[in-house]
Amino acid sequence: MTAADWADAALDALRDEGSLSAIAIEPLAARLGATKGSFYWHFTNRDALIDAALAGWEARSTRELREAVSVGEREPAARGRELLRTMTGLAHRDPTELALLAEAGQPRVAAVLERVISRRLDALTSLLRATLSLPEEEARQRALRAYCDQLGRAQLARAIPTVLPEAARDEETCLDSAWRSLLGATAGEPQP
Amino acid sequence: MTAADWADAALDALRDEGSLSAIAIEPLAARLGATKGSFYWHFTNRDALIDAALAGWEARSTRELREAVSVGEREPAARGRELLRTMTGLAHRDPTELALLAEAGQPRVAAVLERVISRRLDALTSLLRATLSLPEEEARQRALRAYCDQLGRAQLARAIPTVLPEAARDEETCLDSAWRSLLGATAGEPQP
DNA sequence: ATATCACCATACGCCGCCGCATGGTTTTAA
DNA sequence: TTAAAACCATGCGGCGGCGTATGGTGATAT
Repeated sequence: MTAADWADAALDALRDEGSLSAIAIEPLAARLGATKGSFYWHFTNRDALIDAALAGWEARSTRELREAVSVGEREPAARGRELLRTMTGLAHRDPTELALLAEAGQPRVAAVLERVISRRLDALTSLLRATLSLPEEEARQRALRAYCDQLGRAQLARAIPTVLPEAARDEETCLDSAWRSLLGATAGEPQP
Repeated sequence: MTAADWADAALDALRDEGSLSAIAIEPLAARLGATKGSFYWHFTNRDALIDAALAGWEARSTRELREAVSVGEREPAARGRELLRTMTGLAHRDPTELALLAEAGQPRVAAVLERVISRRLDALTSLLRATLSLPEEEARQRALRAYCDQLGRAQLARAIPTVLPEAARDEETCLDSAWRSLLGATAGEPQP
């Protein structure tokens, strides 16, 4: 039983329950088959556990972004889609991110999200500049729009799936649409 | 001291604290200068209060949407912008909506949001059909995209304002941009 | 004038969680 | 082999919140 185990369990609870209040020592101890005595050996208090969990999540997100960027893919469009998938697909696949966003009132959470999201937007912006030779500002605007769109979609898809038509719930469809709109298309038919 | 007072206070707490757990009888009683005795006279339990607060919010949102739609404005663009402002500006101005979205794990919350958001998307879709003579599907897609974009923006603006450039934090700028993108523009310069 | 009703105050028991204190057990090291 | 260190179990006190019981007002009706 190590500190990392506790942090992982905390992240699991956050993902499953969708709220920071799910990170509570006694329930976690039960889930882990451990006791509070163990916990308070590895951490000074509950806040320290939350910090550790947040740090773990930030490290994972950062690594995944780095991997997506450094993929040795020739086709720029493929790289773009891969980056977009990593940035936004996380929200679609992994509730943790939405849970954190919901808890962003907490300054610690906000700080982590701020770093992670900034890095993502920077990456997408620079890829757009390189791929489409867009000027900085235009690239940033498009990146931001695409990201916000995907963020809102993920939120709706998770919270109130019924307001989304069938197609809009599929991640690949969303990615297609997002990437096309990044390229400057307006929203039309699928283009092979 | 009436039941509506309690429900309003509950909504205030939800807005200020940003979480359903802020709707707690004892703190509310303190805030109102009342006591739990009063509360349990008007409501059977805490859940009933939450239901009342949600119903109040839904009624308000529905009314505001109806007013925005029935505005006797000749210019269709103005009506569109007004509708958009009502739909999304709420998220910008009033944290309540984002708090609810964050709490949509709760089925009651999800049900309310589902109704409110469906109505908004329907309204925007039909306005787009009427104004731009778009086919149903295309109109729905555009409406959904604009709404998700604004939703994500509102979320970011509230949770992590620093990732947004200055301009993207201004509601009017966002509305301009959203409306233009609804019309089919790609994201370019302001057009008078 | 008194009985009833709407309405509010106070006090209590309960539960879930935090944090600490204390004592036990296993591992490491000399 | 024994002392220290790392690690874990258990129990307690406290806090904040829920729900209830019970008693107290003032108004209204008869």
